[in-house]
Amino acid sequence: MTKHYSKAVEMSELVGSLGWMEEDTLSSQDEGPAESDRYTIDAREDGDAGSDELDEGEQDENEENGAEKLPKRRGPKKKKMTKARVERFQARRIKANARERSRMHGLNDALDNLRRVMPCYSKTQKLSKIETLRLARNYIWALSEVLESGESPDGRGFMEMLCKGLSQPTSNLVAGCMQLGQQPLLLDKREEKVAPVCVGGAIPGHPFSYPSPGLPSPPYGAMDASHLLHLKSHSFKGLVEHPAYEHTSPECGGTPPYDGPLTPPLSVSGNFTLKQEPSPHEIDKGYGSSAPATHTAGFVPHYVPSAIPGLGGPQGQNALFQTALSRYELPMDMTFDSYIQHMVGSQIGTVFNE
DNA sequence: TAGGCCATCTGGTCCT
DNA sequence: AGGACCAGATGGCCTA
Repeated sequence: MTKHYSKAVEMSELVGSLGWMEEDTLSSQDEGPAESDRYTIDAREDGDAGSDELDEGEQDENEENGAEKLPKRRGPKKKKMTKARVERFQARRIKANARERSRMHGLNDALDNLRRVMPCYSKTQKLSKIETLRLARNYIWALSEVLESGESPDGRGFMEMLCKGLSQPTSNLVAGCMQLGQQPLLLDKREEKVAPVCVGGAIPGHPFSYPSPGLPSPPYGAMDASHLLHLKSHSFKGLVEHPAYEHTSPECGGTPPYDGPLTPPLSVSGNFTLKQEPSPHEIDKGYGSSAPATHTAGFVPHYVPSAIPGLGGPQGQNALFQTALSRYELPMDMTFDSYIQHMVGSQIGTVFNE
């Protein structure tokens, strides 16, 4: 149960106990909908068709205060809110609130599922609702373009399509995923035979791609083509059903079946952070080290370094980072931030900083 | 502290 | 009548 939820229930009960539908308590409420709104329900419930001359709040006040200076209202007298009617209304309202809550939870779950199949997904760096929808739109658009052209996408162009209309932080996040998410499974030598759709992974010929098979992924940030696998049975068949996309290929770095959290946390500023332990809240929701319950067939989540045998934990991540520095002949004392800046910062910045 | 994002409550409308 | 859906209002949390 969320904090919000419990608080809401508490508030709901509080409002109920206040009995704000009672006429003599209406003017004392200083929160919630405008009083006129509250009376709208009242009037409808009472079938009070002749109550439009005055604001009903005023009417009640007038009646109660015996305001004889104002003309008496015409039309049928408003029905008294009996205790039974108040309770009926409250019960109905509480039920409706619960339904609405669960409806919104369902909507959020669906949105979460959508986040999981986006090109970049992070539990700790969740895209906002609007950004998720925008990215989804762009993603569909970009994939459609790939399908129509039948050519392997240009990395930068693809990224630009993905980031169209996104906020700067989200663009940075996507760019980070695209550039740092090199997966060994995409580096199989066989990729030379068929141009793969390297969405988020190595883009052949792309200047920022990680070129050599067997090179471990950069320590943090993962984005693979697994999110394309669910298209296998559809029009993407020819492109995606390439052996290079076998996600458990041992010769591709021995990436094991998914057994951990999804894409590691990425900071919106492009400075990648260390993987963190799942929060108690996340554990509660099944976000721990095991595969989430919402795992659906056909969708293979992103791998993280910790999922690679022998390379789990901060030490393994550090080892990967050291390997990357060595591979690119960079100073071994280079900080991770500098590394990111070196690899993507300046180039990506020129693309997205307008 | 302002602004963004979010969850919730609420009343209105439409549909079954 | 009751449920689903929607949009406005509100307040909390977080971050720049």
